Amino acid sequence: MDTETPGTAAVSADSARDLAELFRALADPGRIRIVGALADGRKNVGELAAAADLSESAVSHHLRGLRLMRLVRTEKEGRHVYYTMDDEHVFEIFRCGLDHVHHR
Amino acid sequence: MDTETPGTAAVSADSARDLAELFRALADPGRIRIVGALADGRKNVGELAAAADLSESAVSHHLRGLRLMRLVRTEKEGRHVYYTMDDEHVFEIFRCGLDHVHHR
DNA sequence: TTTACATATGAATAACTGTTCATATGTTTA
DNA sequence: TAAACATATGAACAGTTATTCATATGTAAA
Repeated sequence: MDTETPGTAAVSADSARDLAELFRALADPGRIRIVGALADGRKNVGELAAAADLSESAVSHHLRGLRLMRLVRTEKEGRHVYYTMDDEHVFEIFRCGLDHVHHR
Repeated sequence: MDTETPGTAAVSADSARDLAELFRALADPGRIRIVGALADGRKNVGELAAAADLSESAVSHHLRGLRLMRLVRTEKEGRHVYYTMDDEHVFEIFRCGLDHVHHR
């Protein structure tokens, strides 16, 4: 037995890494506003840039990260790319946090 | 009217900042393990260092941040300092995330 | 009252993150 | 076809973060 479980159930190193990564995905004001905008339905990069008050390049970089984590999904339409939230549970954590920030 | 609300309810810049800060508090594997250990009841710095597999100094630095955000509370006892979670809602968000990481 | 212990903290540093800028690709419009 | 548009991406840079190390403070034990 290793040093990982000192008595009662602790968070394993692996779970801790995964969970931290998940929270990190939401740990930026720009990404919060992007996800908040997507709460309202699918949006393209330009619309998200306007909603988050960021350059389209910055938004595109953020979306790349969210895409790699499979938190969002894309639909190409002509020269636009529409983004949609693709992880209901993360979306729920987001709403949960938003509640917290609003009610106090 | 400013550029902040493009149609439906968006996340304000202020809420986005606060919410990102909240998620950032949990966006580190060490802090995740610290909070996970505190789920089990109050712990002193040495116990938390063992649980999180970090130096006591590193843990102390993390605890300072959590303290400043009023996410944890302290009780001095002799030469030990015991830490307790002090924000039930953040704790709930933590558990919510942990569920997500475990069930899949 | 020394000595060891538990915790806190500042400084230094290495790694990471978010933004901008330049540029590339593919699509529509003129 | 040429020009404008929408998006993506790599490089560079500035700012932030997590850790370690040295050190300080206060408490308990010898």
